[in-house]
Amino acid sequence: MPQPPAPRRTAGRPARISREEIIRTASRIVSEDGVDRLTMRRLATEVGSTPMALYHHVRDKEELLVLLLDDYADRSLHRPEPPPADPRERILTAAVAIHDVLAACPWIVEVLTADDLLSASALWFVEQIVAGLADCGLTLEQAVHGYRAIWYFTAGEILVRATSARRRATDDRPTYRDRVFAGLDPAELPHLSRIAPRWAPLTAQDTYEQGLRALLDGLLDQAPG
Amino acid sequence: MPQPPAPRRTAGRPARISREEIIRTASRIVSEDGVDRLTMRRLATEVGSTPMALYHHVRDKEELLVLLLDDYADRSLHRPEPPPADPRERILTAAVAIHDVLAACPWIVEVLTADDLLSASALWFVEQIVAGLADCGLTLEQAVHGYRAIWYFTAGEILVRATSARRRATDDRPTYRDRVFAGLDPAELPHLSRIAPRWAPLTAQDTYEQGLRALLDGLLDQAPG
DNA sequence: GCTAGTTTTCTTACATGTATAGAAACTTAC
DNA sequence: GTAAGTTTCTATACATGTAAGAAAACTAGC
Repeated sequence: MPQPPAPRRTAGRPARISREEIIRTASRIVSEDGVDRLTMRRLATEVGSTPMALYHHVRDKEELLVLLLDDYADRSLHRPEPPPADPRERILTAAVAIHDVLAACPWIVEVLTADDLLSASALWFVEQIVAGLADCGLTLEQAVHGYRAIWYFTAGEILVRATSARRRATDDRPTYRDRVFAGLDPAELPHLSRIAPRWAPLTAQDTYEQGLRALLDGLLDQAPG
Repeated sequence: MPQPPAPRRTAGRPARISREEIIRTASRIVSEDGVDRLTMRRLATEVGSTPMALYHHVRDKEELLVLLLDDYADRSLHRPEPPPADPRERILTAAVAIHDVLAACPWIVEVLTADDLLSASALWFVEQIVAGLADCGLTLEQAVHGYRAIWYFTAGEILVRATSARRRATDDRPTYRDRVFAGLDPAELPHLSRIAPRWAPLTAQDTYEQGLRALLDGLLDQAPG
């Protein structure tokens, strides 16, 4: 049983492709042809390798997409100059910035359920939100929970909205939702029945910032002072 | 060109399988062996048919999963008896009920991004929320937007949480998040660095209801009175 | 040089969702 | 009865993610 003697530099076959090259090429494919055209086979040929070789650099396709999103966020998120003086406005600005960048990312649905947002530049915005909540009188624990609430709200808004947009794009039939809302029983569901004709346009409105302000108001009420 | 003469009953080859039978069988497979074992081929053989025959009853596998979720929600959602007298409590009760049932559904991630929740029994809860918000003084439009904010928050919480739980279950390596939080720069991100050691347990806590109350407080502040 | 060990790459194979084309089984009109 | 039309089902085929294992290309120790 030979001892594995701590290799000083690099043992083994030298790598011909790198994670960075994979991400760079995948990013180009996505921006040129859309996320649907990003296949492991095509990516492999475009980096001059074979599909299975990619799997030594990314765990699976989902991890690749998360890395792509981080890369995208790093390039798209720009810090506000100067940051607002009021901590409440700093929080709102940071959350809206994250929201707008993610909502503009067409392949977001495949990825966003995967994990927190953790790119280097995104973390700065997280810091702004946590710090702003703390500056408003919340404890650090409360601030973390508050940030998570904002993140849940943001991710949910983006996902629900992106999915229904995609569904409309790939299907011109009336949606299941439309059919359900057309057949509501006014006796059982009076409010829904009354608003049913306006449900689609109402829920198509962008109310992210309005909801975010409400959530933030409620979170700040938790502060002792 | 023969006129298609309005068929009185049913023309064409009679169906051997029904949408109901498909959903029933799929539901059994999922409850017995998990959602990963639900394949169109297996489902087809278990209903005594072929894979492509299923596609005359459901558009694709995603729609099948949405139908499964609706079926599950219909069987799992129970109305509170009696409903709380206070409208604010009615809203909270309804939202928490939806949340808890969905969060307990293991295959939720595959489906929840698909659409609103529209099963018959779920709609009753939506009605409760919209009605409660209206009773608290919001206009009907504001109430719909308020419901949507609650839905975004709820869906986001469930999705983010379910995904990270699944990731922990299928992978024992330290997560990407752990590695990022271990290497934060205290000068750049002071609050995050300070809370980093406690980030994992803090974000593992169930704070759904707490966040929901904050959001609801903020939404009700929008009421004119 | 040679051997063992390590890391990366390549080959092959399989399970899966589903597109496509056409056959089968019915109803209606004649 | 036959023919046309309609709906459902079947057979075949393909693109995709990726598991399994062998092969390749290196380093370290002799």
